[in-house]
Amino acid sequence: MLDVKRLRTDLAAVQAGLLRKGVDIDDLTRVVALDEQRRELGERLDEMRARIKDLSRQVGDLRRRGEPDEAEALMAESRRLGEAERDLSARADEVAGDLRDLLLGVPNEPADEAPEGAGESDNVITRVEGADRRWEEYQRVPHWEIGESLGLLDLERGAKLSGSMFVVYRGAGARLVRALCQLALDRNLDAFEEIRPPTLVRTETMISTGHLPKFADDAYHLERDDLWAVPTAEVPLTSMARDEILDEADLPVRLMAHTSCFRREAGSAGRDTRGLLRVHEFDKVEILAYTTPEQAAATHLDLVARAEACLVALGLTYRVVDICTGDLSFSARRCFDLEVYALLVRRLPGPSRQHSLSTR
RNA sequence: GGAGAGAUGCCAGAGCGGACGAAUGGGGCGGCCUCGAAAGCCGUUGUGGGUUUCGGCUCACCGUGGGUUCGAAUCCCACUCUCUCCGCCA
Repeated sequence: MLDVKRLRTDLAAVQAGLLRKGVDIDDLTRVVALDEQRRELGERLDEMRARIKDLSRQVGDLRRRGEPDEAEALMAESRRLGEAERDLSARADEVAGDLRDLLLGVPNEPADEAPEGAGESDNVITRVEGADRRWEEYQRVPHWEIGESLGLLDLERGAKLSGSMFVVYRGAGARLVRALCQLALDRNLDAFEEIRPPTLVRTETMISTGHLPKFADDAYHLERDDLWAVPTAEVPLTSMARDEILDEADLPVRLMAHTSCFRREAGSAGRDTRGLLRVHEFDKVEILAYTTPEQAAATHLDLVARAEACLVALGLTYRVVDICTGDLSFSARRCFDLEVYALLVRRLPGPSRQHSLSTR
């Protein structure tokens, strides 16, 4: 959630930023108006409360001095003020609530460095890396076929246990998943504290990363306990510091975690759903850092470099895509997708696509 | 799931309706003493919001949310979390 203060002091800049993201900015003026209203109400409330406090103090004094009549008069006045305070306070709460609701719907501003663009087609392919770029030559068989034939993947059983878009890995496949996660963690042990967080979290925790209220349909929710299954370890890792004030000297704080990630993938039924391309539950290692605004860009690039190094270590061919402003997700300022090649359409030399590992 | 105890500042711990934003001790920071240190002594030490003629003024915060009251850390209700005991436990 954006700091309202920025809207107060730098409205034009925020507007310009959101415009670059292609976001409707009508709401912003309403946000500013609400903020102003909230502060104005707050001031009046503060004054009223100060007066009530003062009166109460005087009542105490008068009582002690044995002047109950005078005290009674002040009490009456204070009572009147108290009623007014209650009304005003209710209005202030209402305004503050509206303000928060609106603010939660305002996306993060894109970074200055993010390339301009309206949508996916404007993303910038920064570079293509990898030992062997003739990936199409030998990737003629899609992974779900290799996986099944080698006994690494059991999609049928996955569907039996949990439904479509759930996977059972078996034998060497299961080991591979484990090894991959371990590799990713071990490579970053030099700078990142390893965390094993819960994967079921409170609503507040989901809100802290901007996943709620906006993406409620995409997350699994356990009604009975009011808990959410995390769509990424980013959620618990970010909330580790929620409501805490970190000492700037400790920054950047670097954390990483391997978790299962759960996504309902609502609205994407039928798209890229073969094999492992889009599944409801998968393993992911997240690396994350809390930084000062000044450290952010450089630290982000370090995260990208680390993710890339992992792909290089695996001997994979990939390309780096600098996501343009129009395609940047809700909470993102800047985003590099690291896309690893995978054959999507069986036995068609034509428009194969890439699948991405992303870094925000 | 049942019964009980508790939650106060960086930590420990008092306060149980009126000068409490909070005693006291420890810790931290500054100073005195000292060749230096320890000990001792003196001082200082929360966060956030609003406003400001930048000296301040003011509000909120004692687990969270409500309520009672002229006035709440203190009383009432609900919830959360921690601890102890019992039960259950794939």
